[in-house]
Amino acid sequence: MYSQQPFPPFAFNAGLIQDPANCHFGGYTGLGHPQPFSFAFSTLKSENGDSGVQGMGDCSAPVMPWNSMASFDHHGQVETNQQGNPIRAPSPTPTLSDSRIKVKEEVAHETDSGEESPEPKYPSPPNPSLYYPNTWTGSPFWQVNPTAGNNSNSTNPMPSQTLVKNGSLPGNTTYPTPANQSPNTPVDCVVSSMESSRCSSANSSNGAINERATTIPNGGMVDGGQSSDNEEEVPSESEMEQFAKDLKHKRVSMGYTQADVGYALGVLYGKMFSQTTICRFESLQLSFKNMCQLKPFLERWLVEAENNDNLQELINREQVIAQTRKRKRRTNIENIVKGTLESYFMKCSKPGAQEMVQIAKELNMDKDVVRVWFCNRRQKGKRQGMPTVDENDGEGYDVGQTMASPPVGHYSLPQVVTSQGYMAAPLGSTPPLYASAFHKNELFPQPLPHAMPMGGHIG
DNA sequence: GGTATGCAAATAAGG
DNA sequence: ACCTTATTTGCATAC
Repeated sequence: MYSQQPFPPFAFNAGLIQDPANCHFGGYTGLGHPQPFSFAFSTLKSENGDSGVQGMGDCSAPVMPWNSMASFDHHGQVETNQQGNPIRAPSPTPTLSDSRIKVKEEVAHETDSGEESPEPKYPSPPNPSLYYPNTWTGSPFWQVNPTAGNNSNSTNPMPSQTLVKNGSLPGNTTYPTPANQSPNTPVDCVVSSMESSRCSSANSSNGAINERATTIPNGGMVDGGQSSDNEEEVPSESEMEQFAKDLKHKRVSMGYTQADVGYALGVLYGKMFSQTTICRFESLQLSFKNMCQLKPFLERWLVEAENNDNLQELINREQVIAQTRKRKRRTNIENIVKGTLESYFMKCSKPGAQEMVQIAKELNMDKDVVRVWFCNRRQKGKRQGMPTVDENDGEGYDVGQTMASPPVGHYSLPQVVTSQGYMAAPLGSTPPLYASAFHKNELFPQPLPHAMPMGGHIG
């Protein structure tokens, strides 16, 4: 249901069942620092990154997408190249046939239905030459209970202890193919929960069989494949995994950073991505569908980068930022403002349009930002199973009254610390429905201005 | 300084 | 126009 909602506790092979109540292996500990993941698989620390750590940590999980190996390489399982840069280690290839099927459907819909979205989410890279040999024939690496949504418990293999041992592989940068690996290599989806969105589109799919091949725009061959066709199948997970490895390897070899790649995509295709996104692509931490969407651009980038020594010169970052960013810049809402919003939320989780406008005005925010904030806040509340005050909707909601609380923009000690660690300004006598530890920087709220695009760039 | 991760803002899609 | 739900994406920051 909620893809970012915590999954049910995991039952690891070893019989360990993660008790949500003990979710403090990582993630936020209240001290503001993600703590190392440490239990039986101590070295997994971050290999699991989103998956294990986060999921275990705060039960807000991560992103363990379609690929159970996602992010395993980050710390323990790192191969390095000549420059000492980490190269992703080989991993067994989990295969999720149904995720592919679903992706096929979805991508097909997006591509051949010609959804005349005036502004396609992913513009096709120029000169697409398609190549996705679809040779997937494997069986799922881990069992996904088709009826239980994501992440079945008992069938999820344990994280591989063998994989995390040395943190390195024999010294070159060739990657064993999945075929070279033991099918039993138990690595896996220590996925966790809340952020499973990055996993969900793949894992949650089930059943619907649709083997129809679909076309994905592609930037051309990477790695000497034989492309002749303009039609291309959705890549298999192993292909995707391999591509991610190749991408990372080649990128590092050529001396580009993840950020460089993200910017370059903006230059080449008018669609810029953050370092984070590139990082997640490389570590397979995006949903399979998302990976499929980004892959063509990255393939194209690879071709460009390999053929153009001066690629970087083409990139004027500021220009790129100014010209290619379509997604609204993420707004940075000051903690104190979040606290105030939180206070409003406590009184009424679903303010009406007028109230929304009023709040926006009071907080000097864009109305849409306020609206989205409430949407996301409600969503978060549901994910966390927190009670809301819907019953108060519209009633007893008085912006004027709430504004009687310390005016935003004044320095003041926190009155209420919410689950987010935001300081919720006191609103009348309504107590918060929940409160928890605050985060590190919240004791001394910053003055407003309250909300502005992060990074200070113009969106 | 580059990369990985937590959290949540923004967006998509379907009511 | 706005909701819910699912998903994508990126800022801030830890590593």
